[in-house]
Amino acid sequence: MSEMEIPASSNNDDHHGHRQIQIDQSSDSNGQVMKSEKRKGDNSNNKKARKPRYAFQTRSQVDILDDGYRWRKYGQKAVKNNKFPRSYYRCTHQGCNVKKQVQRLTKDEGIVVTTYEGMHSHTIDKSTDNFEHILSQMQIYTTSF
DNA sequence: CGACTTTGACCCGCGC
DNA sequence: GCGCGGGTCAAAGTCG
Repeated sequence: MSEMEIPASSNNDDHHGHRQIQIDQSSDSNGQVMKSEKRKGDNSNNKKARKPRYAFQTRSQVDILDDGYRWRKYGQKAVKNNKFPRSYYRCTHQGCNVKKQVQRLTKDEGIVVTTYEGMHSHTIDKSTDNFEHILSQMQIYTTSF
């Protein structure tokens, strides 16, 4: 059951995460160098690169749902419709550019919406049993984009 | 020491 | 053409 997250599609569908190393270091025009990577993506030819997005609605008091992968928070912004801020997480793995964002419903603080972006192509180095346990108590809504 | 978190600042796209 | 919002990154700080 742990593989239910993979819709049998190209596991390497990291199109969105496909960061092309564009040496745009000059970038002095702008204060921020934005690193040497520039998100050029947008390959018109690659329209089949649909980034799968799965929305998980979980009923929990803590937004830190450990699904077995390691996540690194890279931002926190507040949404207009929600007085609660949304947290952006990213999978810290070599070659794994999976993104995840957690948002709480203003209406129901007890509801946490976790949206997964991308797919993991590596295995979990954590207790999967725990993950199954969490799945048992969470409602899952898969929305393929 | 390593890994992760937090906050601020920055960039891009789109709307008007 | 300019402004706003959303989204992302960077550095410093914290914790085990």
